[in-house]
Amino acid sequence: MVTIKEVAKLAGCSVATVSRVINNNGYVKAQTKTQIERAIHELNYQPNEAARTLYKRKSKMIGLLLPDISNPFFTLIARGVEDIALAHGFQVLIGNSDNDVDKAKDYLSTFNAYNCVGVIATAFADDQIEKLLVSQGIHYVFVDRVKDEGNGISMNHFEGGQLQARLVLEGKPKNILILHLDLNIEAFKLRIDGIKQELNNYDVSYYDCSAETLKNKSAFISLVKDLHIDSIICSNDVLAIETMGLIQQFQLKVPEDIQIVGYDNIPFSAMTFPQIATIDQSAYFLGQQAVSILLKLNKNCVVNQQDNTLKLSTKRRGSIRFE
Amino acid sequence: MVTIKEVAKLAGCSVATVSRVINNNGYVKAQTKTQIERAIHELNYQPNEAARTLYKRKSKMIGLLLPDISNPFFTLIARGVEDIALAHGFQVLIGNSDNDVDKAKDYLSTFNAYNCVGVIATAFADDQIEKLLVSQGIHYVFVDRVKDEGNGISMNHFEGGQLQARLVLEGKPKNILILHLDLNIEAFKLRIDGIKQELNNYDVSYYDCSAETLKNKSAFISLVKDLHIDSIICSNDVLAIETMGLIQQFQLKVPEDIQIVGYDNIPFSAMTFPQIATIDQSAYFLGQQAVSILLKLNKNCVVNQQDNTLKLSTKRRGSIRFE
DNA sequence: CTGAAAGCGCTTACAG
DNA sequence: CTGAAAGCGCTTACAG
Repeated sequence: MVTIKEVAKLAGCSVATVSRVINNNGYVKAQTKTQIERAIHELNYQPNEAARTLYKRKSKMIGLLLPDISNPFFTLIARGVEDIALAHGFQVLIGNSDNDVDKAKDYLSTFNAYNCVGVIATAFADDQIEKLLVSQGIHYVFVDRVKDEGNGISMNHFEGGQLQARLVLEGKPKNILILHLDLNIEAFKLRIDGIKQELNNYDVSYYDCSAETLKNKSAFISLVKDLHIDSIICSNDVLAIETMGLIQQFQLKVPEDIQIVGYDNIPFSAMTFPQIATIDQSAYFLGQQAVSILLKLNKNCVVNQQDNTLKLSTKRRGSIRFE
Repeated sequence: MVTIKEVAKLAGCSVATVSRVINNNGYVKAQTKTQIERAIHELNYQPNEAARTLYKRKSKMIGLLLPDISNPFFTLIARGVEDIALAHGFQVLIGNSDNDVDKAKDYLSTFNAYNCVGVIATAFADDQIEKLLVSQGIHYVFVDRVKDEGNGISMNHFEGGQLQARLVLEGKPKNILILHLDLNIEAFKLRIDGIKQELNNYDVSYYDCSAETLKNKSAFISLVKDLHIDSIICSNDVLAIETMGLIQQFQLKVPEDIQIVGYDNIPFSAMTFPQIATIDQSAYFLGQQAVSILLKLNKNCVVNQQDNTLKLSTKRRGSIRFE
């Protein structure tokens, strides 16, 4: 490994001067600078980030903690984070929490041990995580912050649920099934609240059941038939796609017999037939935004509140019976 | 930030002794050890990885360079890498190359600057990348190594192509369309070679065209109709899903009118209706395997050749007209 | 079994 | 404009 010492030797100057040109700070005579640059190039020198980090007590890494990168919604966030981090010269250290608080804590400690500039994560129901972050003085941005307080990008899941409900309402539903994932995750819980509040304004029946039900395919289909379900609202697109595949497999037509609504607008939701109607959260943008906020926090800049709320948009697509 | 010095002070010993108990090497009296452990716990001390890295000239990070984590196939690899890395106490630094050699080089340099133990990447057509890695003495594992030489997990794309061809042959095809992604990527090229070699044994016609064609939907459908296409073989599952959605949108039946075969066996390929017949490459396992090999290389262990070839398996599913 | 000291490769006051 | 020196927080010979 080539070190700054060797560069200094070749350029005939001190390491301090080399450091000055690398970091482009302090005065350096033009000629000296040229010599140093030549030496750097000749030796193919690259500064050791560990040494820099040690001195500065901050690396140029961002810790990214997501529940599971396998879900395309989180993948999109990751990609957004990655791209904008790269543009600012930052690297991304990644972790999957699987919604496990202990795993999350471990990753957070590790990110800290590596002197990350900060952490981008999904909000946890359990506020231990946030306390840990605050107590350690780690900068953080929660990408799906629900409340107004604290740093993070807030997404209005309640409103998102209402939008989902309105989408199925266009298709004149009678019996609606709300198919949900883990309700300990506040986002899912809030969406259901929004759905129900909206549905209560109309003369429709609704039922809810856990996605676990899908595991027994025929039992699920029986349930759907017994309840005369004509519309299904899902916690996210992955679940919606899975549900639609299952329904079609049992010869039911989407949207004629049953309409389906998802959430997230992952790319695959637009590739199925019919396409899945959904609520867009602009995940990629969310990831990008999170990095911007984190970087601002790091410079002690004021974070503009209006940048911090993500707008939702409705994607009307073939899986619903709209006019 | 709590340092080893503070721990030593509280425990009433030297930093050397604290270091010994942290790293669990060298003799330490049981009583001293207990005191140190108590101090560590009390102060909630965690070693600074930057300092360790600087001394050891190696961090506990693995650089992972994939074309694009948005493709679920790569996401699965990433998840496999992540999980097994975590189990061994390693972290993952991630990068998306978008198949751009310059971007790849930049990431590789950065991974090196952070003193990563090694790099896991997809093989590049351009051998500059490998040369760079070798010249810098960086350990690496290519996860889709084609040839026998070099470190990496080899996948037989040619054979995979043959398997794809056999899958459509079960459905008595007459006119087959091979829909491919960038042929500069050797994996795709080899699969096509495999497909063609297999098809040549039978009395069928085949055509190939780039996935770009899909962009103009109606032009694509016209092409399909004009050529009387009854089977489509795609470079990967994402493309297969997209193609199937498009075909269905134009009232064509899968598999009755047109059968479709993908590649990768991403989770979504089993969620559509009909499910996409495909070739499984066990991406998650691939990621895990890559980490194992990298860690072995790092200990100068001999890497067992038989661990390095990934077996393919055929997934017969509803998108083909098998009996 | 333990500690003092050197050193990993940088950056930044400080002095000139 | 430039250099000598201190120091970031660790680990590991070395000496005892």
